[in-house]
Amino acid sequence: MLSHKTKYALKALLYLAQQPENHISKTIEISEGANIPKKFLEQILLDLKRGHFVSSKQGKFGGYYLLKSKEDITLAEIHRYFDGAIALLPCASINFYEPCSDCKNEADCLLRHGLIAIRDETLKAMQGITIASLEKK
Amino acid sequence: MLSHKTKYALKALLYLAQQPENHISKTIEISEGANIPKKFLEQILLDLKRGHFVSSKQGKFGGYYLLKSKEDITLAEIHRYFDGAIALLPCASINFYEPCSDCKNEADCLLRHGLIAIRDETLKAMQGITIASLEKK
DNA sequence: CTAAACTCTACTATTTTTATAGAATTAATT
DNA sequence: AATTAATTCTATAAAAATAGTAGAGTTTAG
Repeated sequence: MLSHKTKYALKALLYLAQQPENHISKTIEISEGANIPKKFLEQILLDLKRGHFVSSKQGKFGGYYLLKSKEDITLAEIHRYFDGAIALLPCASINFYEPCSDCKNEADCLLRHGLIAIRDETLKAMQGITIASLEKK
Repeated sequence: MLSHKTKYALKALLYLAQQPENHISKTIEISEGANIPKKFLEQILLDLKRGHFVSSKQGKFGGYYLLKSKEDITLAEIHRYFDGAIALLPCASINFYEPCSDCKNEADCLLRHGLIAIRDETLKAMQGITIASLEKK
């Protein structure tokens, strides 16, 4: 499951994607437009900025806008950025690999291969979902 | 990601599946064989029993054994039983549906359709993984 | 200089997860 | 009937993650 944070991040990105070209959105507008708690959203937007998904203008009349194009922001990326691994166990993860502490011998682990297969399918599906593709439904 | 509980459940089921026909396994054997904390495993085996995945014999020389055949226990089922929804949000879930509290109008939610597509693919993949299929890798 | 916005650090409350403890019950054997 | 070895049940607790909130600081336009 997605955390609220990831859900809110996706909703915020969608909101920004739907604004006119060169438009700058204030946090309060995104908060009200997408129904996200304002103070929580502030943190999330800063995170999105650190991840180079959005950029901001400070000071009066400042706000946020998409940095990456909406065609290039995938669900897979956002999930990894906020919630981490897409695989069901760290030992089956590409970007967040860690061996299981209870695994006697990873090469003999019967679970791992199945989970890698799931990961491959899920990842492919999640890479196919972009902010732009979500808009078109 | 899977919780430790779900991972341990899968490992315990795999352990049971690998025993000879009509064999009964004590908790301590499963615990040591699959490297799962014994007291935690007790709870998990009771859960698996309540879910009719395994059955048990009480008293001396008692223990656990598979109730469902290993071909009929899927990753999807075990995930749902222990960790709940396979979908990334409750609003996209079949078995654990709940509306999002922050969703103004579910029909207009741009996220939901994408997440349903992911769910369909993930579910199909997870239904294809059984305890028996895991054994054969 | 002031207003309005983002930025940053810290904190807190709640929930979930990951177990552990110990008593009760059941069943086979002696 | 007593003993032993196993499951079963209830309660508890420590740790981690989640979901926020508070408030001061910084930046910029006018």
